[in-house]
Formats: sequence, C-alpha cells, structure tokens
Amino acid sequence: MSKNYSKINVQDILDEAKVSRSTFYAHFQNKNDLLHSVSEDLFSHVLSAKLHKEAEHDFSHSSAMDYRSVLEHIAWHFYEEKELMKAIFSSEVESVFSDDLREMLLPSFSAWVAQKAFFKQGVPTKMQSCLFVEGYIAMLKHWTLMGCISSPSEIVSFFEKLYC
Amino acid sequence: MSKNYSKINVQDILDEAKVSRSTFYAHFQNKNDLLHSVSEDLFSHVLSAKLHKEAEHDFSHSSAMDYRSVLEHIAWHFYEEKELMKAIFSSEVESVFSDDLREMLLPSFSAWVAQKAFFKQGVPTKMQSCLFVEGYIAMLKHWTLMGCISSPSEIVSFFEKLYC
DNA sequence: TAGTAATAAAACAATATGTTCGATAAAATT
DNA sequence: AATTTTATCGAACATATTGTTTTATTACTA
Repeated sequence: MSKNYSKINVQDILDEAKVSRSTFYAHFQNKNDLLHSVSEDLFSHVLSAKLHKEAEHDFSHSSAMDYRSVLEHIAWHFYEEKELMKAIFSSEVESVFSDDLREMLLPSFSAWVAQKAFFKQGVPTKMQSCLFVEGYIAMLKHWTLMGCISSPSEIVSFFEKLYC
Repeated sequence: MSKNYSKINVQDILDEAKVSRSTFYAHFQNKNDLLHSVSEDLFSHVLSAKLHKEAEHDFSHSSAMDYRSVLEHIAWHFYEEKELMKAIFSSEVESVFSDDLREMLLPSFSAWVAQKAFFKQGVPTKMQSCLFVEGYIAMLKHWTLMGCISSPSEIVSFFEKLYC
C-alpha cells in the first residue's frame, strides 16, 4: 500500500502475486483485462434474477426492482472487500473499474427513474439516470476512501436523503 | 477526432500540433503536465476575487459566493470550448482533468454547504460537499458528451432541481 | 505411472518515454 | 545594423514497459 498506485505496472503485480510474466499473459490480455475480471467476480451475481442466500448477508427475499436492496447489496460487497476497493479507487485503474460499475448499474437506474422511484420534474430522463448512477458511484468511492466508517445501510440512507 | 482518444500518445499530440519532441519537453514535463496547463488556462480566473467583464458573457456583478453565477460561469467556459471538452472527457486524461476541476470546485462547494445553500439534514457535511462537486462534474461531462444541447443556464437549473 | 495442463525463466521484439546536443531561425537588446 | 538571447528543430540516445515466444519443469489426474 506504500507505493503510488497510479504508477503500478504489470511487473509490480507479478512480484506481489509471485506469478511469472508468462503465466499472467496466459490468463489476461493486459492490466485492464485483469481488472475487468475482478469486477466480474465482484458483481456478476449482484443483478442476476435470483439473489440467493449468502453467508454474510441475506438478500434472497428482495426483488431486483427494489432499489434499496440492490444498492445496499452492492454496498455490502464493497464493505466485504474494502481494502481492495480502496486500492482500486486510489489507483489509475479507478476509471476502468468505475466504467464497469456504471455499465452494470445504468440499466437498473434507468428503470428506477422510469418507474418514478427517483424522478425530478423538468430534467431530461436520460440525464437523471446518468447522474444518479454517478452519484451512487461517487458515494461508494467517498465512503471507501474514508475507510467505510458508516454501515452499508446508512450509505443507502444518505443516498436517499441526497437524491430523493 | 477520428482516432480512439483513449490511446493518444505524446507523438500524436506533437504530430497534430506540428511541434517537435524536444520543444514539447522544453515546456512540459509530460502529457499530464500539458493537461494541467489547459485546465489552468480554462479556470484560473473563474474563482478569482474580481470577475471582470468578458466579451461573450458578463459575470462582473456577481459575487464569488453566489453559487448560481459561479456554476453558470463555468458552464459557459465549457460551452465556449465544447469541442475540446468533449475530446478531454472522451479520453483517458479525463480523470486528470476531473481532478483539477474537483480541486478547484471543492472549496466553494464546501462553503456553500456550510452556508446551507445546499444542505441535507442527516448526511455528513464533508460527504455532501464531495458528492455535490461530483454531481456537478458529472453533469458537465454528460452535457458535453451529448453535444451541449441545453444552455449553460438550463444546466444550472437542472443541477438545482436534482440536488437542492 | 503416463499424459496433460499449468507455471516458470529467459530471451526477444516492439513501443513509448524522456534526455541530450548541435544546428538553425526568430526576436529582442544594444 | 550588429549582437545576443531565446525558441525551435531533428536526430540520436538511454531507459522502461509491454507483450510474445520458447524451452524446461512442476503438479495434477486418469
């Protein structure tokens, strides 16, 4: 954690993971590719139709259309991996990760805006979806960088107070 | 504008600007340094104490504490340089530029939150400042990438409707 | 145990970054 | 007008990073 994250190269990752250069490139095309697979691991199941019971937290009874459950679910994953999330958000790969996150979240937020869960009169719908997504990502980032002081549930409450 | 902006290197900039390698490095330390100076050019005067009359738009009578004037003033600059802004927001240097913008805006937003211009009960003050800044940057980015369809004044109205 | 898959180490090519130096042209100073 | 200072250029150079390839070795598995 001591080095400037914006200057980490492939070799640093290899040294840290004690993996050889050739092995790395057998599995990933490049640095970003590695990050995408981390995103995948983190979020592949979050927005899937059936949210099954998990050891740490139970979201099995919530519908995918229930924005509060979804947002809290995501926040829980950040909480569970807070060291990794902090490292990612502090680094230059932050933008790639945020892109993945944005892509995953936008369809849901669009639906929530359309269903008036979030909606503000007189502002273009598409703009609202985009900005609410950005807002939630910004909130996760700020929360993570501050050391995840509040609980995931409080984070969603803050979000509601700010944007609803 | 045809090339993928996320993969522009120093040589591309030199070719485009018809400037030699050695001349570039005589003026800038690296690619980011160039971008910082672009940011500087764009915003150095925006939050300065005396806003003087400009040809295109007159903000000379607005106080620096008047958030609406400041936000609209910034939006005007984006509007005037919309092609450049779009290029920047489409590229990998976007995060560096956004950092500059954030750094410039945060003190003002902190003040506005403290003065209750924006303020939401029950949310940490620091979090509010950060998220309002991010929100405004996200709005400028979205607006720019969509081709600056609305006017700067409307943008600020949208912002107020979403966040006040 | 024999065969398959994963990893390692090292050499390699390709690309990008940043520096240095001597020559040339433009601008400013006297 | 002559001189000095400044800005630019082109080219060569060192260095760092990326990604590929090859061969050898380890570890799993049928």
